[in-house]
Amino acid sequence: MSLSHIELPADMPAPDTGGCVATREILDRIGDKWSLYIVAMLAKGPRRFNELKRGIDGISQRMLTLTLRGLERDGLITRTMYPTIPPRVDYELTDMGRTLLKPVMALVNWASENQVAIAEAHKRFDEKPEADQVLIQGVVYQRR
Amino acid sequence: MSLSHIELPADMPAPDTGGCVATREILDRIGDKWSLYIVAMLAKGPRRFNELKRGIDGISQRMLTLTLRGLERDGLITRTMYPTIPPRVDYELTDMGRTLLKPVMALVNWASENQVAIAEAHKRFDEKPEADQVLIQGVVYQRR
DNA sequence: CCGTATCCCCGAGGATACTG
DNA sequence: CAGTATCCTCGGGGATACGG
Repeated sequence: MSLSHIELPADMPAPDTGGCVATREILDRIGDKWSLYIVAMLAKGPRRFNELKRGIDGISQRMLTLTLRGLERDGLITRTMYPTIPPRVDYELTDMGRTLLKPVMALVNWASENQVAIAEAHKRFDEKPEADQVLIQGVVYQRR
Repeated sequence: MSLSHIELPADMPAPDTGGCVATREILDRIGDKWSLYIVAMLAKGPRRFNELKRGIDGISQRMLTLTLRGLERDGLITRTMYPTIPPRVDYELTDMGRTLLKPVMALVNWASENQVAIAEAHKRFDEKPEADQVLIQGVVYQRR
């Protein structure tokens, strides 16, 4: 199974090569708990370590470090040390990191546009399991 | 911190409302281990349970069921039972499920286009920790 | 054929303490 | 200030067995 085999509306360009593994990797990155919050903050410009820590509610020092390393390893952000006292480290999106914002924003916008519909779907699914049945040729079949 | 506060290239529409929680939810969905593979298969049309199981390498019966329930709960797919013997169940993308394909494909395409650059970034990061230094006013500082 | 039910393992990630 | 190091918890997800 390959994600690059997705085909649909015809107006949708198929990925040229086997972007399957690559897609898995980038989804593991932006799908993780913190990366997107960091990217979102850095979208406004360079930020220092503790700036990010204060700006991202609930993140631990450990996870901030680890996530920043991951993003740096992927080439999405740069890390710049200023050997002052006290030390100062700036993180900044790379050009590639900035290009990622566009597809990410498409997803954010989709989520925003569909959140009501999704919430309603949840309600239907959770509140009415008795509605979980099919009517075939006049006969009701309940889902087990 | 809110994902909906991402601002950038100016040509990028900001999400109208607080799509932050919604984004978290949809990322948890498509970022999970199997949802995207299922969606990719269903993009080609309705599929039966064991069709999906055979088509998605490595998925367990348990995870296929759980992931399908999650997608159904989100209103992204429908489940249709045919009470024949043996039983038959079809899964199919909803209209909303199909609209999700567009932003997802944008991400897949981004991953495809940038996979080489990312692999190179990994190489640089992994092979040359000694390159992990800054040059400031002619002086080299090694990252500790 | 299409699932549930159980058991179990492993790793993501939190809490806390320490360091240059 | 900007990190490591260590310990520990919790739940995602695999393997297996059973059921309508």
